[in-house]
Amino acid sequence: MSEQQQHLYLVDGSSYIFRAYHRLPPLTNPEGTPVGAVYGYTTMLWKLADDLDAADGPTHLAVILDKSSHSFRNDIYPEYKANRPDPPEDLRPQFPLIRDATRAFSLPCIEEEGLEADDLIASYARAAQRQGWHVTIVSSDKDLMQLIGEVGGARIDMLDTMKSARIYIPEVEEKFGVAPELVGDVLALMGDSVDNIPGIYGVGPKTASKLIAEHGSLTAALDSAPEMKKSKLKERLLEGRKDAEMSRVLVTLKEDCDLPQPLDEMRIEKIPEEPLADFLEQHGFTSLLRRLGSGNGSPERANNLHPAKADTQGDAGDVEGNRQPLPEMPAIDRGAYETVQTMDRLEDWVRRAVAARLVAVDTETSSLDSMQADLVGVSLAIGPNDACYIPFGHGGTDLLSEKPEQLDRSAALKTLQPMLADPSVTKVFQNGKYDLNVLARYDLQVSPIEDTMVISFDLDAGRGEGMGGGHGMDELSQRHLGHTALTFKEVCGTGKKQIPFGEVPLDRATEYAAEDADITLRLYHHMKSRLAIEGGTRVYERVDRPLIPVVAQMEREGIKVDRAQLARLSEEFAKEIGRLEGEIHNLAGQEFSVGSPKQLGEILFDKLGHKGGKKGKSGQYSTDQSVLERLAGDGAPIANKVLEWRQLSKLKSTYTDALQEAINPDTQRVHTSYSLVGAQTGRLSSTDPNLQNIPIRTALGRQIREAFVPENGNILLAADYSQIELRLAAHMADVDTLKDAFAKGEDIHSRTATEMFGEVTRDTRAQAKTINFAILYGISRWGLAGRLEVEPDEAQEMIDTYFKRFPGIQRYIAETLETVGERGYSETLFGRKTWFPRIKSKNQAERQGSERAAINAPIQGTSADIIKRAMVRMLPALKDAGLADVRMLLQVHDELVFEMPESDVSAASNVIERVMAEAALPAVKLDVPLAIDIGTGTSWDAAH
DNA sequence: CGGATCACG
DNA sequence: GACGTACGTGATCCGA
Repeated sequence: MSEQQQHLYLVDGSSYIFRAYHRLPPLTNPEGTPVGAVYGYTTMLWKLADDLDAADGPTHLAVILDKSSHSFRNDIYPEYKANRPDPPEDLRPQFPLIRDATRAFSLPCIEEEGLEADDLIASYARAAQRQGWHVTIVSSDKDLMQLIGEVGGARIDMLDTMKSARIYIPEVEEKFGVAPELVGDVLALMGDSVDNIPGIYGVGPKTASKLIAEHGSLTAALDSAPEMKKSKLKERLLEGRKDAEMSRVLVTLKEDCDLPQPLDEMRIEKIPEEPLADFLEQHGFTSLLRRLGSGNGSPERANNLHPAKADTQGDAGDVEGNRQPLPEMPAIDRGAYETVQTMDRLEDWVRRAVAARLVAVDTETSSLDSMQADLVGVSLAIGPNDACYIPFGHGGTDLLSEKPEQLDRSAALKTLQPMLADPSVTKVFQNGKYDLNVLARYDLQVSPIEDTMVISFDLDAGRGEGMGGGHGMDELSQRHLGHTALTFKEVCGTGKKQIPFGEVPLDRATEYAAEDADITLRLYHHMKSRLAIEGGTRVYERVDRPLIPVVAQMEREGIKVDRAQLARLSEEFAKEIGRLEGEIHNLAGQEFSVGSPKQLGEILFDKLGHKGGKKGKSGQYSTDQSVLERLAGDGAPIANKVLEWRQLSKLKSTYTDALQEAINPDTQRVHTSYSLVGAQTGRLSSTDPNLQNIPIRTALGRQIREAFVPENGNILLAADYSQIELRLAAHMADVDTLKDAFAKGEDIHSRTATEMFGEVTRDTRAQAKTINFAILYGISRWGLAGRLEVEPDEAQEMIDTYFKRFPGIQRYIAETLETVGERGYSETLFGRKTWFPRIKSKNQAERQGSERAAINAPIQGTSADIIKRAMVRMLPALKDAGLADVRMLLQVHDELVFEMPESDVSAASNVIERVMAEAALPAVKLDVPLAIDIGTGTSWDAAH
């Protein structure tokens, strides 16, 4: 035969990845993170590609994937596949990678809306068979066995790559007891619990095979039932006839689908190596990469195999170091976006989003404050450039502006609602906490969610310098996609000319809003795969991702403040400030602005001639607290007055005035905004207003805390971790003496004093306390000397003593600096990374600063991980205990504040204490107990 | 808009 | 030989 026998391989990609996930161990990587299924899939394609030159190997090859969850079978039987559990959490992110892998092999990847993979496979197989080709279906799905057999010399068979087994007629007969053409009849009788095909109750594979083999067809078997002897089986066949007939339709493969891509385009000769190498490299599949034509791996390439390590080899300050090879996506095309203006179009988008199981969502609003923001539109993205904007709140904010054609808001939201709440549809956001809160104002719950901002933080904390700590969308788009996104300023203007988003014309608004969703989805695909490879999955999935809705809820709860009390304090402080200002001017002999450190410095040191004025690099005298305290000690009455004035000014402007303005007019409560990505160590930060720095250290300041109150009849409860950072230091540095002290519940600073000085006095305990903190922050003899007001030599002796008494500490510091120097990042006990790009800087100050931060980050970060885990578990635990009325309001790094009915206090205390104390478990078993102090009262101050 | 100052853990 | 001294935040004010 002169013409070569064509042989089409059809790979059932979707079913393969499920089996690979369950059968293969997770890919060995430092974190044991899940890229196992993708790896299995990649090796499978590899094996197939290896057979390209074999006698019976593929001449044509395509991968078929399930795209939609909805098919004609659902129209026949709505419950079809309704029992399918959601894919496991750590499998989900691997789905998009399957497409990447397929593209990396330069193979066609076929998926079609409304068609299941099986139907596409059947249609392609038959089409090829009609042309006289051989066909091999790479799958082990029993439904597909119906297709096996030969027509006019053209053979269809199956290949189970996992078992390396060819499946042809004898194998089918062995499994089902019938020829392939009758497999559908057997399946119709036995049903399938996974796909929710009813079959006939009480009829399993054995009975089904026997019946079909005996009677030759389903119809014949059912027809024979009336003549059967009286039995359970007879009854069931008679009763279940309808079910069986419907099942027969469900298991029938649709063999006449339109083929999205012609057979000829599936021809393959040779796999191009370049894209494949890029893919293998990107995902760290090193053994395959090496096999890819040995000698092909250039030195450069070899160095990039471990992205995390490679980054630290070169210039540590290079933020571009984490740049990944760009995934193959079309360039952003704003012209491709749709403005959704009819319900029909909206319904279509929602249906497609549900089918895709993954959709990026972005809300456009009238305000940056999610507690006051009105929704003006929502954008969705389902794929690259496949994005839309749904406006419903545009125009009409002033009399001049006309309302454009747009949907009714409540109708639009009602249509979006089921998709947003659908547990099988993942919603991807950039800073989802904001959108969650906005949508909550319209009673919309959203779950499950992913957040590209948080993913970026878990990958790259410490690497970025820009706004949003380097995790803002514009920056991520630039860095990862090489694309400059439209900015809010470009669309809405800036300063006085700024217009609300609702006044932006729809075509422009669509470009901006849909682009944001498009970018978000692209970023998600880009970064989610890095998460597993670089070991960020653990902290993202177990800590930060579940925390998002929890923190969102805390923000919505807010806390009540006593406006009258704050107003009283403001007035009181104002009087006192005025009085002090007069005295200060008197003492200075002239009027000046007390709030200007520049003027004050000149008064103190030039005019009044006080000594020890030190100018900083700005050429200005320093007048900070320590300087003024020294002057006061030297007998300068003006210094004390300025100190008092400063304290009162601070309290008034930052707290008593500002907090009154922060009261939300709708809820009459103060709602802070927590940043999940604000602190490089993994801590939260709080803004607008900052409720993590409310005064507590002075009596005057504590009056402000008194203004934080519960609703009438309720109680505030404050629970804080006692000495958590020192406990973690004791554990992490493995210091027996300190661990022992914590185990016995001793005062840790007293114990330190005993160890270092032999005795505990007020003085030695205070010194020990200072040293303990100095350790946590990365000590230097000059720093300690300054704090303790001793000579650097003496401070050095104390440090030496400390290291001698607690040798683990010195080892911990050395080891931490060594690994951070090697890898470029530090790690918490829960795997959170913080990057230190300047740790190798030639600038000594810069380098030493990084070193101190690197010593502190694992401790501060682990503490943050622990309280975050407690927060994630807290409300479910309280609910389980029947305490659904307890509300979690605030987090202040090592403290949680709750509000609850007075009657719940005792039971809630127990639950809160337990959840916090056990928050590290089971992931980490600490050598020290975590002690919790709990207080209650009718103000935040009283609860301490 | 950066620096200085000071509130918190 | 100079550097510049405790980690992590955010808000306010001043003054260029």
